[in-house]
Amino acid sequence: MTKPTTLIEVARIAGVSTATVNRVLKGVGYVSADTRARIEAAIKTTRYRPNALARELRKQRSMTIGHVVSAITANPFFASVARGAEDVALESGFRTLLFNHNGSAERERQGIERFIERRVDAVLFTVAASRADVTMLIEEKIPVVQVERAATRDAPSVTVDNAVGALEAMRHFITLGHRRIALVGGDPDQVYYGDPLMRAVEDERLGAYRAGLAAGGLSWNPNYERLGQYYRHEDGAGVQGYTHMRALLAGAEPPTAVFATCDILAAGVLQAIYEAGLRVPDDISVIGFDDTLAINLAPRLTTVAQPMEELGREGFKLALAQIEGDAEPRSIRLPSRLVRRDSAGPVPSATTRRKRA
Amino acid sequence: MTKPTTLIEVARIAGVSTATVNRVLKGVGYVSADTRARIEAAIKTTRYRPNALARELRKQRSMTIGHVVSAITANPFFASVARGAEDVALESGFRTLLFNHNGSAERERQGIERFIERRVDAVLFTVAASRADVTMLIEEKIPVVQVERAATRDAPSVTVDNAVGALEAMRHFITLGHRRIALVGGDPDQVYYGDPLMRAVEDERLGAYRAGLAAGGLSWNPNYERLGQYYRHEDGAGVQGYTHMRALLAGAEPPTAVFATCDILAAGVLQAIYEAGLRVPDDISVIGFDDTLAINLAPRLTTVAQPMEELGREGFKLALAQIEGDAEPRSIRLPSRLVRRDSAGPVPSATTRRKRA
DNA sequence: ATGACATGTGTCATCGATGACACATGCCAT
DNA sequence: ATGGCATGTGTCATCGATGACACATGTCAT
Repeated sequence: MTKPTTLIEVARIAGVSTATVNRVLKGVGYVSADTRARIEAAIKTTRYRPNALARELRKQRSMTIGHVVSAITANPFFASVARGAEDVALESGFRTLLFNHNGSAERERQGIERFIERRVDAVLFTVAASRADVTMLIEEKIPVVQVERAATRDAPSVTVDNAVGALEAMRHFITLGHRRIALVGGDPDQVYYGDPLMRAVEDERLGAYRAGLAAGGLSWNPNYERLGQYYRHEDGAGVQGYTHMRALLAGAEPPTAVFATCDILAAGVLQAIYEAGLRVPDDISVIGFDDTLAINLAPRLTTVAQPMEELGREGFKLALAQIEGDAEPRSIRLPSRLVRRDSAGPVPSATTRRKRA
Repeated sequence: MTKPTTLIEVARIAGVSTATVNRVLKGVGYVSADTRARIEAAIKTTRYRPNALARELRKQRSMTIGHVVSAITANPFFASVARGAEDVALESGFRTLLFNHNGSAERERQGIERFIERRVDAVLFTVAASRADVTMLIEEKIPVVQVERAATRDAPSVTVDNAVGALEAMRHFITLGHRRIALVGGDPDQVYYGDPLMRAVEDERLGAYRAGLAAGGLSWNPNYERLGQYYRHEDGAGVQGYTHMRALLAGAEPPTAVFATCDILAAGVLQAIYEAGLRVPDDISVIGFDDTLAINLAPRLTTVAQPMEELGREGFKLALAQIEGDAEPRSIRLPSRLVRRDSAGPVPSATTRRKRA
C-alpha cells in the first residue's frame, strides 16, 4: 500500500483546517470562493484520493457487499449473476467482493469470516455450500440474500420459476409432434443431499417435465427419465449428459426429443447424438436450460433461458433494501422463458427416419 | 454494517488492557496462562472478530489485490484467470477485488480510482482497456502486473507463448495429411487499435499459422486466411467464426482443416460446418485455441490450451514480489500446448469425400 | 443599538487495532 | 545487596476521515 496524500496534507497545503477541506469535498456548509479555489488546487496538484478504509471505519459503513458463488469457472451462470449484481452495486455506490467456495463448506466458512472482518454490509449467496453459513450471518444480524436457491426461509431470496419455461419447452415439443420425450437432468435426491429447499430447482424442472407429458396426453416412461448429478469433478463438465444420451440411444425405442435441464448437460447430449451420426433436429430434437452455452453449440440450442443478470441485480436490490432498513423485504420470483433457436424441430416421420437410417 | 464486538470490549470483559488482548491474538509477548484463558473465553463468548478496516488503516497494508478483467461473462478465460489469482491470494492471506471494465476505458478508470481509494496493495490487469490506466498506477507507485497482454513494458507481465501450441497444431494438421489449411482468427490490426504491444497475441497466432504452413512446405493462400474481430457486441459470440466458415465453404476449394484462434470462433466454425451437413473430423478438421468451450462442443474440440489458472497464479505471485519489494520482478512467459480430442483427423481421401457428397 | 441570522472557519473526539514504550514483579548470579 | 533478565501488564499516539460543536464576522431589521 502506497501512502498517497491525506486530507490533512491537503488542508496544510491550502492553509485551512481539515474540516474546511471536508466541506469542499462533501459540498456541504459554507466555504468562500477563494478558500474553495485554494483547496481544489491543492487537491488537484497532490492528486488527493480519500482513504476509503478510514472513511468506512469512521462511518461504520463499508459500502461493500460480499457475494459468495459456487465456482465462477464451473458454470457461466455464476459469472452472469455476479456481473448483474456488480452492475447495480456500482450504480448505488457499492462494490462487490466475490468469493468462490468451490463446493467446500469449509472454504465458504473462511470466506464468510473474511467478509465479516471486512464488515461487509450484506452478503449474497448464489448458492450457499452450507445452510449453517447462511444462518450464522443471520444471527450476526448481517443482511443476507439467497440467489437462485434458498437454503432457509429466514432470509429473502431471488429465485426463478423454473416451471413456466420448462412447461413451455414441453408444449413446444408436443406441438412439434413429439411423443417420445426424454429428460436428462439433475436428480433432486442427489443434489445438495436432497435438501427439501435446495432441491426446488430440480423438483420444478422435473415436475414440469412430468406435468408437460400429462398435459400432452403422454404417458410417463421411466426409461426416458435420466437423472443424476450434473457433473462429477473427476470427469469434465457435460460427461453426464453424454452418458445419459448414449444410454437413451442404446434403448429399445430411442426418444425423438430430449429435454436437458441444464445447457452443460445438453452439450453432452448433443455430443452423444453427434457421435451416433444422427442430426439435430432432424433425427432428434433437444432443448436445454439456462442459456449459457446454447448460442455456442451446433446447432444453436433452443433452451429455457433464466434471467441471470437480473437475478444478480434483484439480489443486490433486496440486500440494499435490508441495509437501508426498508420494511420486511419479501422474496422475489423471476420467470424463465423458452428461447427458440435451431435444436428443436418437427418429429421425424417414419419415412424420414428410414431414409436416414 | 453491524457493530460486532470490538477488541476494546473483549479487554473490558476480560478485565485487561487492549494490549494484552492483542498479545493473545497475535501470539507474541508474555501473557500468563490465567489471563490468556480469560481472554480466550471472552473472545469466544462475544464471538469477537477483528475489524479488518481498522487494522488495515493502522498497518497501512490492505492485503487486497485489485483485479481488472475485461468482462468475466464474455469469455470463460477470464473467470479461470481470476480464479487462479484468487486461489494463490487466499493462500497468502490476500484477497482479490474483481472489477469488469466491459471494454470501457472510462469504466476502467472509475474502477481503478476505487481500487486506489481502497488502497489495494497491487493491481492485476487481465487486459487493460486503456494503457493510460496502467501507467497512471505506475506513477502512483502502485505495483502492477499485466496478465495475458501487456500494454506497457514498464510493468511486469505474464504472457503465453502462443506460438508453441499453435505450431504444434499446424504440425498436427500436416501430419494428418492436410494441405488446405485455413485460419479463422483475430485480426492484429483490428484488435486494440492494432497497438504494437497488445496485438502480440494475434501476431503470434497468425505468425505461427504462416510459419507452420511454410514448415510443412505449403504455400500461403490469402483466401484461406480469414481475419476479423472476435465478436461484435451487436451479434452474439461466435457469429464471426460462423460467418468466416460460411465464406470458406462457399469458396472454390474449401479447406480440409481450419485453425480457429479462439474456441469461441471455433464454435462458430463448427456451427457453419454442421449447417452445411458436413462432419468433423471426417470432412473437415478443426482446431481451436484457449480450451474454454472445447470440451462442451460436438465433437469435443482439439484445441491449443492456455494455462489460464496458472496465468492468474503467476500474476499474483509477481504482484506479491513487488509488494514485498523483491528485486526487479521480471516478466514471465508460459507455454501453450495442443490438447488432442476429437475434432482433428486424417485428411479425407478423394473417395471418402465422393462417398459423402 | 441590538438581536437574529447568514456566512465562514477551526477544534477535536471518534471509529478499532496496533505496537512502541513504560512500568511493574520476581528470581538468579555475582 | 544489587544489577540483569525473564515475565507480565498497562498507556497512549497513531492511521485518515468525519461531523458535531464552538466561535468568529458581517448584514439587516427593528
